[in-house]
Amino acid sequence: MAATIKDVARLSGFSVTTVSRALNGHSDVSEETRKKIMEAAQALNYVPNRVAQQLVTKRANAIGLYSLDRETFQNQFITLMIAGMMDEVTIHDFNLLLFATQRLQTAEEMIMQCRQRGIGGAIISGVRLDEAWLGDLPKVDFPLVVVDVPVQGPRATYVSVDNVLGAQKAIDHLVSLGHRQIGMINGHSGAWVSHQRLAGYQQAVRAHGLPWKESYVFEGDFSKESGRKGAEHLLKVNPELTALFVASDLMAVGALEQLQAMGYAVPEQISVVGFDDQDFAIHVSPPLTTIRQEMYTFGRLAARELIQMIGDPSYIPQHVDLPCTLVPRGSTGPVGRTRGCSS
Amino acid sequence: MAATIKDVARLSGFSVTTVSRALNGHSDVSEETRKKIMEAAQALNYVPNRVAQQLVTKRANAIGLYSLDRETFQNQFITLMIAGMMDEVTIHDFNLLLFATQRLQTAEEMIMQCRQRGIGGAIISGVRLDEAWLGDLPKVDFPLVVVDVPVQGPRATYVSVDNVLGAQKAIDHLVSLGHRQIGMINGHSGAWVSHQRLAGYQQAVRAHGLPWKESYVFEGDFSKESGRKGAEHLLKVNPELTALFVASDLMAVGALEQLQAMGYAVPEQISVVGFDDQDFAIHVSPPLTTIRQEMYTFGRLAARELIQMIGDPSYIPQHVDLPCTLVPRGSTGPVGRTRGCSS
DNA sequence: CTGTTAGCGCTTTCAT
DNA sequence: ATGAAAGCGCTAACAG
Repeated sequence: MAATIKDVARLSGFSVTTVSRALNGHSDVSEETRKKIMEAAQALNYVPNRVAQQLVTKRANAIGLYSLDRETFQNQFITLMIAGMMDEVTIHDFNLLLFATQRLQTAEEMIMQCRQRGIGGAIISGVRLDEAWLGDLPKVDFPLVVVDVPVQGPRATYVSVDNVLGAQKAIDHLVSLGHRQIGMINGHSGAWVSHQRLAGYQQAVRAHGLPWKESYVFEGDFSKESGRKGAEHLLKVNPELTALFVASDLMAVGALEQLQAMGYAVPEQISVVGFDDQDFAIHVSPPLTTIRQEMYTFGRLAARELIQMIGDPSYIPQHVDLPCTLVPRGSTGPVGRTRGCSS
Repeated sequence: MAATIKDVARLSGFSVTTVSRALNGHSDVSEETRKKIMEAAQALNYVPNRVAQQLVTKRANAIGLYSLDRETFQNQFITLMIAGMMDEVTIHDFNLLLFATQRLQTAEEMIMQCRQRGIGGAIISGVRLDEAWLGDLPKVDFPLVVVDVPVQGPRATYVSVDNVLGAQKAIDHLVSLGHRQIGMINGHSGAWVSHQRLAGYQQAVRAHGLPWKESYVFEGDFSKESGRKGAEHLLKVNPELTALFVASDLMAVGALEQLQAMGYAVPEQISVVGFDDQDFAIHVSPPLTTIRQEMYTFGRLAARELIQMIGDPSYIPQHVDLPCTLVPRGSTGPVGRTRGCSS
């Protein structure tokens, strides 16, 4: 069907070897020969067969993306990350493969799957801290970039935003608006980011000398429903709260709805800050103040780091720490206004 | 590094051929031999090298996804579709590759890219009607499934929901609530679905004998901003309108905001129906009544059809027409209520 | 039932 | 500077 290197050799009158070298830009081919070969290749519309190349070179110009968490996958979060990965991968003439594996049994299993398919490295997203094989990741002899879980090894690293700082920015913002009683709805403890965001919240609370109780923190699970529950619980137990820092936009929307259902005006009586800056954050009412993560950049840098590792076995992988920024919108406002007209 | 078929042959004491046959489940291998070979393979932790397999069999256990439209890519729409594709692909032990190509020059170019990488077929999403190479797609000798553009050929087909029916459902719903003056904000004409949704709207309007003018239809571009403009324009020109059918959720949200900014109460004064049922549709206020597309199923069926085509060259590809359903929410209500208190 | 031989399309020593 | 030969890991006739 498609032209092979043999066809090019035949047409140009050179050997397969020389054609290969010419096409791959080796220096030991005369300019004239190269030109002729190029022409022949052009005429035949020749493109090298990557599969054959791969078999002999063992070079794996492909990376895999494992998305272990179906819920997280189904939001814009991952879409932007994929877009970033695609763009970066394209630059390096790599391929991007997607894997659906809901649950990885072992790290070995994944690496096997990759090796078998000529994949040089993988990005893993949605890993929970309680995953049994998590501890194996750093030791593994296969280029790995993990999303949002700190993994460091000779061939493994991770990307994340500075979640501690993000949480602090949220609290700083609220404090600057005069809030002092600030509750938090966190994600589940299986996510590393939950711990980080909590740490940031606590540090900021302490730094500002705010009053604080154990009961100011509610552990949700990133679902909208848990945001709802969190808001209800927190305000029932701590009616003095004037602001809520919520560890994800989806939960924040749940909280927003619950607060409004309870008759609180947002932001007049309660301010809410989310995390992520997802698609819908700007569409809810009031528009959600949130901490924005640059997911596109996230994807690009994750891919870049991985490709770097694949290309250079001696390269020491670097943890990528992205900035995150506060996006002030309508769900936060100065403390202490009077009650607005709800409904 | 990894064990090859030769290692298995050596350990088991059989020839490479026999090992290959045993492992591939051919019938001409004695049970005893197979057992021994299996054991040896197990012991060596052997997994066949797909790249080598591919080179010789020319079997391409992989499909590609081309997402030509970056905007569409960045929403939940495509994420769910990808999730569906991943699941389907996994069942068939295929791989899924993603391509970022923003703009394809020719169909040939794409096919070349695929063939070169051992990809047996592709799903193409985000094709505009004015794409020059669109007409080539049906003729192409490469399995293709196009999303939301009617393409039919011996090796090409498409998946879509019945957009005409979807639009009709939207109008029927509004009519059942008593609306008779119904405007429409459409997407841009580069999208096939725009034409279909318009057709459905017009048919329904005619079927119900509703009053209609040219000026009842506004051509947007699927952006939120165009939804805003559409709402403003339509109601300025046609103040008698009591409902708007909007060809995408994003535009619908824009329309919602604009209407509210103009002092209209939704749904008390104006009802709005969107299309897609995206993530945020349920989060806006009021929650958006919309026409739901089952994108996960969409992805699964697209992949299934494609894999079918790849596996059987004589298979005549079938157009997949998915149902779409009306999801009634808060943005639609009976016509003719008095003006509510807008904030 | 099993092994021998060839070859997929390409790169890479090693000669010349 | 160019070519012959070998081989990547695997499958597929074709014999026996």
